[in-house]
Amino acid sequence: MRTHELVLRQVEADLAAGRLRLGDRLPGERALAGQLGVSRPSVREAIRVLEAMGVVRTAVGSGPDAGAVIVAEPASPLTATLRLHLATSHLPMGDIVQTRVLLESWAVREAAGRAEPEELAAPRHLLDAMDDPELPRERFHLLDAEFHVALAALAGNVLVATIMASLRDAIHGYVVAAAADLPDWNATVDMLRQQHRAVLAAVASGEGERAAALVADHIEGFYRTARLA
Amino acid sequence: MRTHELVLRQVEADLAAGRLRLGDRLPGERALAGQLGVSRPSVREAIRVLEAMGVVRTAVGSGPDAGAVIVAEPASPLTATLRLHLATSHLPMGDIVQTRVLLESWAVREAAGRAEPEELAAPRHLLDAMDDPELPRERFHLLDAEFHVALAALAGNVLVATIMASLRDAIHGYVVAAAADLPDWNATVDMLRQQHRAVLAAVASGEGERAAALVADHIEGFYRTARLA
DNA sequence: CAGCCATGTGTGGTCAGACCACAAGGTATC
DNA sequence: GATACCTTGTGGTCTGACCACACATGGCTG
Repeated sequence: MRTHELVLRQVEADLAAGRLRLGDRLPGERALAGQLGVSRPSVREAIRVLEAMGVVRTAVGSGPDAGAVIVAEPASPLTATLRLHLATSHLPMGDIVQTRVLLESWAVREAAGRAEPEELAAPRHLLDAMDDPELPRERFHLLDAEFHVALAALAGNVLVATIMASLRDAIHGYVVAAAADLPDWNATVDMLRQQHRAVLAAVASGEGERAAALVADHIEGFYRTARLA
Repeated sequence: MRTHELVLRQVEADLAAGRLRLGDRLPGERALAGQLGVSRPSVREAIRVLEAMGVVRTAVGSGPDAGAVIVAEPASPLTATLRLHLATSHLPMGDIVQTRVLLESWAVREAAGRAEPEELAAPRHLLDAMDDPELPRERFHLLDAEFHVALAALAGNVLVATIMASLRDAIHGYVVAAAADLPDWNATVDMLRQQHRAVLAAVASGEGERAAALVADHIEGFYRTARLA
């Protein structure tokens, strides 16, 4: 067992036992090293891994926000991991698109049956913001991603929403690059806006199957148009 | 930008550009530090992160297997991340089970339509191995996990199979613990065996919907019996 | 000559100690 | 009373050293 893994194991045990909770601060690197009888570099390596997994956030300086704080950000590590493996070309874009379709279809079908009307306000505001004709493309894509994540969140499953957000983030760069080559951006945007509205309306009226079919068409259609999959 | 992030960015760029490929070795820590003009601890922190993301595997000693080698293991980092966030209780077990049901139902439905008969040999052999009445419980659980992953792999989507494997691994400890408390282990195992066979048979005969329903019942039933969700 | 064993060499793993940049909070000054 | 300064504690980085390990090489031994 390498030394930094020992530190990791200790922190994980503290988390599982409730000795460390969300918002708590880890002891300082020097203190932790002393407590566990290891050197500071080993502690630092462990903290880097925790940081990469979205379990802690580090900040320099003093005060309540400084140091290594326990957070819960499972999305960012998933994104980074997917992006890296996408870079190595061992994760086909087609599989990612297919997974998105599968997760989002399920999410809207589920959401149609359980989402309260007031929960629909968040995605609706995003759509309103996307109606702005002056919106830069980059901003449109970001709002688009947010809308899909908000939609997935309606299903009430943290894991699915997290995976969705990660998938969308990981391919964001590819989407922006591909969209730049589209022959008629304005027409594409109008179509996307209509499809978004249609999906949300189906969810609002409780038509789960219809919402699922619409969102699947929407996603597959875009990637086909952008020649990404 | 912290120093180790600079190293990470450099490696990612090399991966994306094809200068680093699967199986290649990173320069030694000292050499890499020299090339990038940073210190060895910074390089090490970056390598720890890459390792945590399943992009490299490190080994000491000499020879072709030593050093930091590029690998593609997206499953292990996902597993570790899920496990850690499960430990912080910010990822409900119910959501994981629900996600498994959703992914596996889709996978078997897909597999029923496309899997070649010879592809079914792998999961079938796992089921044969699980028929051994002398099998220790721990071993049974491992084979069970392998079977579900093999099933998911039949759908031909690397990402879905990877997520499935990670989910199963992340909760493996909880499953083993819960199964130890079951009132009648032998009856449970018999039921699981029958359900597995039924699912595989439905896939083999191309009955996608039936397979999906069976696998959903199988998973939900087990977690209900084990009082995990 | 064939096999074994000691040694060399390069690798990651670990450590100690030092210094820097930064941010908060107390303190002295105006 | 407000402001500027300084103390203090934090992570960030570097240097240099030593250890454990595993393969490669060579010589030694049978």
